[in-house]
Amino acid sequence: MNLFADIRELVVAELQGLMAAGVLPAGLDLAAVAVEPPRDAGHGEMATNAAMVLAKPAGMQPRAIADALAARLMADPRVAGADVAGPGFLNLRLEPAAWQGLVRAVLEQGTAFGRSQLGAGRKVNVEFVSANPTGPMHVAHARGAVVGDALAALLAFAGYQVTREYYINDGGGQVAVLARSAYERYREAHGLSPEIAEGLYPGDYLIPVGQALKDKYGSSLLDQPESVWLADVRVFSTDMMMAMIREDLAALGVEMDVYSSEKALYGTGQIEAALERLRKLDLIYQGVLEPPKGKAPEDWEPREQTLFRSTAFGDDQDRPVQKSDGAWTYFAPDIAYHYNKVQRGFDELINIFGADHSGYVKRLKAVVSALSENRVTLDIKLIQLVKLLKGGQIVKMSKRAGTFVTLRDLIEEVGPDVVRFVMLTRKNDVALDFDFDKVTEQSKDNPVFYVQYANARINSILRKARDAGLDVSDASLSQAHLAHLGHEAELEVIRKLGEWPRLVEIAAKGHEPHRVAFYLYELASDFHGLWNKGNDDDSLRFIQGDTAISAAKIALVRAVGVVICAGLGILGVTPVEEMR
RNA sequence: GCACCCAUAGCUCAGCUGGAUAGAGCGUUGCCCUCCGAAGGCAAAGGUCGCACGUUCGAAUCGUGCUGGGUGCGCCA
Repeated sequence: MNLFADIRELVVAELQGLMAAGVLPAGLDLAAVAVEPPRDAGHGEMATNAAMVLAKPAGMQPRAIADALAARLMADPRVAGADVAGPGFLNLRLEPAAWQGLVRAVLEQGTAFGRSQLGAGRKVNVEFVSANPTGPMHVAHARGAVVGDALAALLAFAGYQVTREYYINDGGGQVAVLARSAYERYREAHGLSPEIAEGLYPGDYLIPVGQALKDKYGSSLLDQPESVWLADVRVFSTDMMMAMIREDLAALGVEMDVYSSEKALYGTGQIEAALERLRKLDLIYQGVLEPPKGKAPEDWEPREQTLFRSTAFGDDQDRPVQKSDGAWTYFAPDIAYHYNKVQRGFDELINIFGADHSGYVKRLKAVVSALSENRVTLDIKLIQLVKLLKGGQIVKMSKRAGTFVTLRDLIEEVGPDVVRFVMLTRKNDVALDFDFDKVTEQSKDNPVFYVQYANARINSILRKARDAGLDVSDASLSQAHLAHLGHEAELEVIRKLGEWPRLVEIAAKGHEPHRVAFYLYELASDFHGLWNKGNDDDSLRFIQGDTAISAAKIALVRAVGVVICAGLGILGVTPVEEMR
């Protein structure tokens, strides 16, 4: 049940009635007509811009349209008032019964309340994390992991068919570096001193890999040339790294549907096939790039390479798919990978990337639209940095200094729920401060706590009500006489609940899961406010002498709890029953 | 040099894709506990939405040009 959508349908129907009656010219486009909560509560409960957006195409005064529309809307039993205001807004007030029915809908539908058919079953692929399989996940990956996972959940809630996918970069040079690093640990496991040369990965996490290599291969790889062991060790160690990354993801509550391998694309002809297709579109050619402007590298030599014509899509440079030695660049298998996603029948692709990949956006979008003949859209969400703060100090992270904070460290310190919620308290394209002191603080300043506290308080009230002899099952509460929820303060909270289905669609359309976190904070705030009004006005307390009245009020409390749980469910945060 | 992102209250940030008098939290000031959890709530003060043009009934939001900050820029991924 989406009351805003229902009322918009009503408005559209009445506008069509006005067209049929000849009051408005026929054939007006009603797509821009919106029904929204007004910014200022003083302007009624819902507002429509219909008169203003139609004034020009209809060649009429906004006022005249609004008056005619208002008269027709008033005939609907849900509408209690329709006033023309401002430049031509039509402000609507609904009968309390319409709002009260919303509480019943929440209790009947449970956490399915707010589900939408917006996606209409369209297939969406969300590719996220895709951390290189060369070490454990660290905080920078955590934000992308959380945003991707929450976005996937949000889209599923909004009626899309969602696939969560991880692209394993196991084809490039860095996994060879991993293999060489692991080999040194393998030597170490045999009591030899490892030679961790410049450029190798020094992390301790490779010591168990060396041990495992020893367990599997014994001493057979010792004193052998790289050509003998490299391929095997590379597979072995990337598998171990991926196992570790999967554990990290599981600790964060993220479960992928598909793991795709870059390496698996090599030697299958898929890269060649994708490039051939682009070549037919005249998007692949042999050429020589200009040297980068501004800085003139001394070692620049013009070389002929295989290039992708991304300048045709607004990029500032064509991009090489082959290195000067003929090997593929990272871009080539990525083209094949995205072609593969297109061929798997996805209608929309979403990639969650770190902000350092911003230069990569145009060429990838170009590839997807070219390879799908504009059928498939690719949206790339760039995730900005996370700045860690502890005791007011920035925690400097450096792999070399060994001071980088792993995802596991973070989860062990504050728990997965806090990590997930905090990572969603900013939109993706803004840098985020993760303050260890703040996120565990129990105050309104900490949104995680504040929302959890609302839920805990709701559970506390339900317990008290049960102790007072009330049947607090949803089945029973949904039968409560909700006309008792007539106080303005109560209706205000109900209106907030009414925004939930609308918010789900807005957030899903914009691929903006952070909106859910902000909504929950607002809902929690409204609820705490209502709770406190009971201190001044006894009639607003939830548990009353009259059982019927109590049941109605508890129904509202429970409905708020249901929506909070639904929202937290999308964010992947476990609702707490009790604060400790 | 070029591309992308960001700029909103003293601080940290929202702002529903162009709507009405721009909103929260922190901080400041003043109130509210015999009470369903005060781990809260109410109220006040605080703004040239970086700057300048433009688009239109209407701009924080769209366009162009600046300013400041971040990120990236062939043979890394």
